[in-house]
Parts: sequence; structure tokens; C-alpha cells
Amino acid sequence: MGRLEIRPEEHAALVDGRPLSLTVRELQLLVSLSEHPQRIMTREELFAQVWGGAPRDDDRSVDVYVSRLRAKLGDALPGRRLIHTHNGIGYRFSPDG
Amino acid sequence: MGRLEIRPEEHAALVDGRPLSLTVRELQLLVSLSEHPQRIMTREELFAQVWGGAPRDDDRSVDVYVSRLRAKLGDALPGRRLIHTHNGIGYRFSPDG
DNA sequence: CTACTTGTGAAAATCCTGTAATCAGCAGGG
DNA sequence: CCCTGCTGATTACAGGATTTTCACAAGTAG
Repeated sequence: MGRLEIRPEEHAALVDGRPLSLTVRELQLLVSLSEHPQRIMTREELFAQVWGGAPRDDDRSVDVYVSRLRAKLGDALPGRRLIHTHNGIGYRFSPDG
Repeated sequence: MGRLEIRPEEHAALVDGRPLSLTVRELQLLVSLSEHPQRIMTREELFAQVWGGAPRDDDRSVDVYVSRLRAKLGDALPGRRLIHTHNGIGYRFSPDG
């Protein structure tokens, strides 16, 4: 998967062998996204997998953690956009930019 | 259906496995068209399926979204014309150019 | 106490939508 | 030919909706 490795069992995500310092939630979200590459996942799906249950109507947790994840991934892999927004639906993980 | 796959349940349209970034309306329109391949669909039919109800007399929403859809499909599949105009009637979706 | 994480609220930025306006092509009449 | 009227194609735009980002309070652990 290029320069990014995700090892859920080891609670780690590596870029060029160097571990990213992700929080538990951030890692859970990254794992959930990366388990379904190129597939558009709704907020509801992501919330269910990371937080469990259904989000409140106005819950923005997924968005906030996507933003935090992007910031850290962006630092480690400048110029690559791995998480794409699909307006009105959710997010999609794409291993190749 | 060649290189184009449409998966309404997943909110996605794929070209060679890569999702197009369509808006909700654009995807709805593409789904409506592709559900009746080779059949000429009137503006009224398309409007009813995508927007619901009947269009105003001078409504051009369908035309505008067909144009936007063509632009994005044209980027992803250069040289192919999937949506054909039938003057005075409506539009027709043809999976093979 | 300090450092860090988490979820929430809200402002800022961005994108989508529908309408109107403009542009282009074509056929018919003069 | 040239004009005119008709149809569709494309662009522009304003309002609204959605997403992104920041700040903060509360919680946890060392």
C-alpha cells in the first residue's frame, strides 16, 4: 500500500517505517476507512465502526476526526490526499493519492 | 457495461474501479438514465425520478445536470458519448458509446 | 500538576443547487 | 444569403447547505 502501512493488531500506522502518533480514535477511524479502499463510507457506517451505535442527528465527530487524521497524514505524507470527501454522503479512502 | 459501473446502493459510479466524484443530484440523474438503457426518456420522466413531481414549464434543471454529468463522464471516459440528445423529446443513455 | 485525549459548539471555508442569462446550431421564410 | 425563431448547451451567479477547522471544557493517566 505504498508508503503507508496500517497494522491494527499492533495499534500502529507507519509511514516509511516510522510510526505516526495517532490517538486511539484516530487510528480506529483510519483502520475503518482503509479496510474498504475506494469505497464511499457514510458517516453512519464510520460512526458505527469507531464509536458504536448511531450518531446523533447533528453529530460532527466523524468530520472532526477526519480533519485531525488528515492533518497528521498530511504532515507525514505531504502532497497526498488519502481521504476524499463525498459531499452529502461521507468519506472514501484511496491508497493512491 | 464496459468500464462504467453504477452502484446506487453505494452512492457510487465507478470508471475502471475508480469512483467519479459526482454530486448527489448528478448521481441520481445518472442512475435514472442508466436504469433504462437505450430508451429515450423525456425531461418530465427524468425530473419526476430525480426531483420528484413535475417541472415548471420553463425548467432547465435536467438540461443543466445532463451537461454537468457529460462533463464529468467526458473527463473520465474521453471519446465516449454515453448520453444522447433526442431533439424535442429528451435524453437516452447508451452504455456503448 | 502536567500532558494528552475526547467530544462539542461555532465560525470560517467550501461546495452544491437551481435559476437566469448567454451562447451555439439549425431549419424555414423571405 | 440573411434574418428569425426555436431548441439545446454551457456559463454565471446567489443563496443555501455542508464541511472544515479552531477553541474550549471535561476527563484520564502519569
